[in-house]
Amino acid sequence: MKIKGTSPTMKDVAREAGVALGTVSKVMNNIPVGEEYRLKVEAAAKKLGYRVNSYAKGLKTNHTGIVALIIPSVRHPFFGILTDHLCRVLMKRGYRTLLATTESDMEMENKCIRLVQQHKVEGIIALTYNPDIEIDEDIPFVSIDRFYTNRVPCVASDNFGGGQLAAAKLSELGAEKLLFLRIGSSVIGEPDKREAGFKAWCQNHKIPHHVIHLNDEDGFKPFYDFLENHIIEGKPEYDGIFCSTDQLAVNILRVLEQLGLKVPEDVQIIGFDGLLNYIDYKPYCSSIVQPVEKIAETAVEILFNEDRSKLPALTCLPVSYRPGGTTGDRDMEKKKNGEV
Amino acid sequence: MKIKGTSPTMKDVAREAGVALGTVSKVMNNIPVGEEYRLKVEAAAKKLGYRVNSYAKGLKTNHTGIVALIIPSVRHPFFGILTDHLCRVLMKRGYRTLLATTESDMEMENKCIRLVQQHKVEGIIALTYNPDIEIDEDIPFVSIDRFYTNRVPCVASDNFGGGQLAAAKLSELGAEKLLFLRIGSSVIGEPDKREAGFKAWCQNHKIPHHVIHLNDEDGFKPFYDFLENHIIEGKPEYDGIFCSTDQLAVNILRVLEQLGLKVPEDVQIIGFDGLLNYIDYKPYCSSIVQPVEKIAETAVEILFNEDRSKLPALTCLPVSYRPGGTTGDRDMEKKKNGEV
DNA sequence: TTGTAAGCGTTATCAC
DNA sequence: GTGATAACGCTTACAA
Repeated sequence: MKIKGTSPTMKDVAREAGVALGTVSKVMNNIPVGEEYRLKVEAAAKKLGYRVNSYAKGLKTNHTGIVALIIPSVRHPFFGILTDHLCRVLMKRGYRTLLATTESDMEMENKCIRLVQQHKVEGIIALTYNPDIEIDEDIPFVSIDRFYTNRVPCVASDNFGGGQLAAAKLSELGAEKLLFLRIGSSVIGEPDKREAGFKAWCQNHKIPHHVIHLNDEDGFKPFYDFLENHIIEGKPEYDGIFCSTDQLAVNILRVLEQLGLKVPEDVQIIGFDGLLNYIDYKPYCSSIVQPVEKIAETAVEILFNEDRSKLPALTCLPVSYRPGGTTGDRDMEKKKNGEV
Repeated sequence: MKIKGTSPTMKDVAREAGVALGTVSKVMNNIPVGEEYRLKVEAAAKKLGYRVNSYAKGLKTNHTGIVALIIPSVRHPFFGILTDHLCRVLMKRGYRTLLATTESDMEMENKCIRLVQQHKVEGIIALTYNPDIEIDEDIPFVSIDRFYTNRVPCVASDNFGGGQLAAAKLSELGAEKLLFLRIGSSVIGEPDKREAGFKAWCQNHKIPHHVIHLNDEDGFKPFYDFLENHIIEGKPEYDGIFCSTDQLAVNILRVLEQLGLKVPEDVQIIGFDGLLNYIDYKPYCSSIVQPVEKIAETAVEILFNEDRSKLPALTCLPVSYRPGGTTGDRDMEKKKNGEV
């Protein structure tokens, strides 16, 4: 498939306007030029439907106006929202977004990076889980949620702080023994620190706590068994649960139901992400909210930072707590959501 | 911000390999060349970390390998999933996706179209609600969900058929008086036909029915009032509701709760879209399912169709019905979802 | 088969 | 201020 080569060029415009090629170029780039010339050129350009060929321009200037975004998918709401913000922020700065979805496949991730580099993008923002990613040193690169090396700036939520905050909140709301839960294959990125923050807070405050790593095969069984074995007089021994994601939290909610336990009366739960249900824009559960928009803005800002020699290796953005019905602070929640 | 001009060119590779420039070009494009030359060139290219500059290439060939996607956002799950599929299908065909989000702002839509055309994309796939969109005749264009003219091929779900299917299902499941509900500003795209299909089926089958158009200001009040005035002996007169989207359906569910009505015992509800909750991959409600993946595949196929003179102006893809707990067919639903 | 050279549409450097 | 002209990196006849 070829684009019909009929689009007018600067030469055409110059001929039409009866001026020199260079003059047209100047008009197009807002470089001062005699008023009468400018008008002639503008008229000719409009008449011919002229548009600058950004490939020719890019060839000359090495300025393409495109930034690549490499991300597992845009299906998952977190990625979708992040992509949305990034695309908007980039557009505002005069950049277009070249989107590449990888499904977290490492081979795909490297392939995409290679491809977009061919397209002479002016920067790459990537959310990958690839430990040995092939980065070209002389193209600006910002990683999200994944710290590689000091040479590649990384932007992430304050996952450690979020873990601490979750533990603190659960404790503040009356939970006495805390549980941390995560599921899935070993997380190698920043999100790992959620657990670390949680543990640290519990240890510092001498709060009894326990950690369970679920895996995809066994599912929630280990959790179910653990909780069942720790029920005293119909009440669960562990009455505050911090889940590494909202998704896990909501699934845990179902398990607790099966165990005949009430949330938040018997057990309080806090998740992580803070996404809202797209139907009614209500939280899925009480959660540590990631500042998605701020992440997007910061990533772009760092990408375009003038002085790339002195960039922060890791930028952690503050998270916040939002009640969402799975903790004891229901009034606060209703007030915040402005419910009837 | 400029890309460091250090990347090696074909000239560098040619010098390194001790061959002529043209030979390098041939190797890069898999044009037969003496084996020893090929090896020399490949070695030199690898050594220098050479990558073809697709801007120079594009300037020559007018083949950029980029397709633009213009879409309101990727935040909404329907758009996110659609974008995901499109990006994947395009990648499989060797194309990259230039993403532009418009928030359905008409000015933005036209601006984006202008911008991506500058980038010499080889095709545009757009989901817009802009009645007077500025399309360049000589760049392939496919519209999703919005029919413009016979010159612009449009891909959409069979919205009319979906409307019929919803009415038929509700009737089949025992509903005797049907209601159609939609909300928001006048829909100008294909989705309009959901209502038309619904009405047509009801008329053909002599089923009593009613239509309510809600608007954003009054919210669900008119619906609430209508239903309240049509309750006979504690049971709603209208016992089958077709909502133009799942989102509306779920919100209506809440309203019915307030009215003390049971779903699906007192009222059955069918929505439209068929999205799954990202948390547990379960349907939000019984729904007419849009074939999102098929839409993506078809759009790309049409975009790259060899003979663009004989393209279908409108391609309607078949929808299907899926129970989701808001209709009387619960057994079927459980079986389908493979629940415990 | 390999090498050479013209030119794709722009920008930028100069004389004018 | 304006207008030739030489790159930019690559493809592609065409000549060797």
